[in-house]
Amino acid sequence: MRNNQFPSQTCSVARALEIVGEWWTLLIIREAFFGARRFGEFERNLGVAKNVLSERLSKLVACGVMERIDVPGRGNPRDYRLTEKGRDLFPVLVALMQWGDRWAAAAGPPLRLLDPATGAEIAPLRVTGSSGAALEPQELLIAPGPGADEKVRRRFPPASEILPR
Amino acid sequence: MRNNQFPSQTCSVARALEIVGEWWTLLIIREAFFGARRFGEFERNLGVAKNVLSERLSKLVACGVMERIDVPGRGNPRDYRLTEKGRDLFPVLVALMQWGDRWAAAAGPPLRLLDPATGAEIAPLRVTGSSGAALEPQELLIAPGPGADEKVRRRFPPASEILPR
DNA sequence: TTTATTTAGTATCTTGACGAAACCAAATAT
DNA sequence: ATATTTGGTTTCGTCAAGATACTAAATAAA
Repeated sequence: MRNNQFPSQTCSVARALEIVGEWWTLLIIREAFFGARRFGEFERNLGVAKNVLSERLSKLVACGVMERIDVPGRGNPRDYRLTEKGRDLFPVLVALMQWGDRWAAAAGPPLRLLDPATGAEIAPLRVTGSSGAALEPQELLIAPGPGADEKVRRRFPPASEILPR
Repeated sequence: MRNNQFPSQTCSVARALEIVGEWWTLLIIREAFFGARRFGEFERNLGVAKNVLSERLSKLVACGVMERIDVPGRGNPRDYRLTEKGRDLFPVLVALMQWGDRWAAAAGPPLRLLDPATGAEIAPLRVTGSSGAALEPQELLIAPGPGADEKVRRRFPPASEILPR
């Protein structure tokens, strides 16, 4: 997008993408999960231009996904660390990684995430109800929530009208 | 990104983002999950420019995430439908939506996804091992998979070296 | 105390993507 | 035959992305 973000979208997907949907941003966060902390580490591991990296890190710090911590040493070294808000993006990255593993990895998955207790790969993410049973996208009901605006309400009838009693 | 995509990244996250990481693309897919099928529906619901929408839909069809089906009617109407590859992106969207609900929805979630059996909201996505126990990002082991290249292998030691026996 | 080196950035510039608006073509309802 | 609807393509101006070169601050080394 340009100056304007996704304009007036009352949708958490759009809002999330306004924060982490820019080029490089999710890869920077991936690097952070893989242990990168320093500006130079992100730069080398990703091959991203310095100005872009600088701007993305600043934005991530500004919106609370990462925090910047000065550390002693030559130069003016800082650590960039994920905050709780940032660590909470882990399911997003795992979902993307699992999809890429399945649909864009002809030679097999480049990386595996292992449960340290068993050494086995983590389970595929599944959308489930509270019972734990998997739910298919087309069977879910979509209802307005407390943050819905008029436009959303017009589009999606409230749960009381669509749920069988 | 520019002409070049994320260059030479042997990583399923990067590969997934090359396909669905452009502006608007995930919102187009969100609309498809919400039931949109026609060019005009996507255009109206998203407020995206026609040329951008046209280009994104073409790319999605070209890479197998959506399919285009001519339908009878005035004009030259077509349906754009998610393929299995596209429907398999559902966890990605749910992960983004849940994160946005938690961290970017001051007035509460705009939309709720409900289990039709119970009327209750779907469960938060969790990264788990095969046992179903939740796993935190920092405790996971990262090991090269069959698709790893030399660069990845240098960076991440094989599981046999990091797993306790 | 001076110098060199490392880190983490800014400044500049070119290219190209984004978005608005206008235009167009095919199909069909009337 | 005509008008309307759908789904685009074309054109064009603007602004941001990205590569490269330059810079500032801190400190380790001499």
